[in-house]
This record gives sequence, structure tokens and C-alpha cells, in this order.
Amino acid sequence: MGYWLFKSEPGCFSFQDLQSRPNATEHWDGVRNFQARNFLRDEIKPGDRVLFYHSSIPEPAVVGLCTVVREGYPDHTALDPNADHFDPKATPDKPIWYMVDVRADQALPAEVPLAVIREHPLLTGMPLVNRSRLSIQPITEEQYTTILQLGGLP
DNA sequence: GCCAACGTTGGC
DNA sequence: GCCAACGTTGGC
Repeated sequence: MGYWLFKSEPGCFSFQDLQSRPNATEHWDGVRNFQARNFLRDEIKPGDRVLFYHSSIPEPAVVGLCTVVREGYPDHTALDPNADHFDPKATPDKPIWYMVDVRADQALPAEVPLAVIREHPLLTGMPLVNRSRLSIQPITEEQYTTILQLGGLP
């Protein structure tokens, strides 16, 4: 099973937004970065665990837990001229961009702020610390379980 | 609002 | 294929 961290600006799409969706599921669309695309298309599988991270706010933090419910498939918003992340180079035959579907599991009892992650000896290898701009990040099982403990889960 | 990091674009 | 210019992200 894989472990991942997905970033989102809560003003755009928050963990609470995800929880409020039918069945708490949503398409994770709009990713327009090739490295993140490769993870979405090739590596992220149903059942993988995801940490939901809120970025670009005064105290950025991991706030909730999700599970992947559908593996990568073409992100049709790239084909829609009226969509925010329209890409004129994408076609139905060569969609370029991919998305997965995720389901919210639960909010962490306590948010885990970036400042805490930076200082924790087991977490300094997380991409958040060195590659903060990558929007879909692979993490280890140890990093995942450590964040859960910091967030108040057994 | 600033700035560092880094990804993308385009000229050659 | 290189590299400078430019745009975006995201922490502070």
C-alpha cells in the first residue's frame, strides 16, 4: 500500500469541502505538473492512504486523512476551454493530465503544522520540508504513522 | 508583500 | 540541447 500527501489551498478546496461531498468523495483534478502527473497516472492506487495538507495559509498543516478510491484516469477538465486548468495541448487521445478520486476518512483531532513537521527527527525527509512546491508527494509508512500520532490518533 | 525555489517557455 | 527570461508557488 502506498502513502501520499496531497496539498490544497483551503480557500480553493479544503478538507471540509471534501467531507461535505456526496460519499465524501471527489475527483482530484487540476494537477498540472509532470512529476505529480506521473504519480497520479502510474503509482497511486485504490486503497492508498493520503494526508490532506492545507497550504498557503498562516499556519499550513496536515488536517485530515483520505483514501484513494479510483486509480488514475484522464483529467477531462484539461479539455474544457471554460475550466480553470484548461490545457489547449490536451486531446481525448493524448489527455496529458490525470486525476484520481479520493474519499475523506476523518479529520485529525489535532492539526499537524508544518513547523512541527520541520522539527521532528522522523519527518525531515518528507518532501514538504525540501520540495514544498510539489503538490502530490510520496511519503513513507513511518512518516504517515508519525503524523497520525502527532495528530492525536493511536 | 517579499522573496527563494523551481518549473516552463522560447530563442538560438 | 542549452540557457536566460519569466511565471508560479508557498512560506514567512
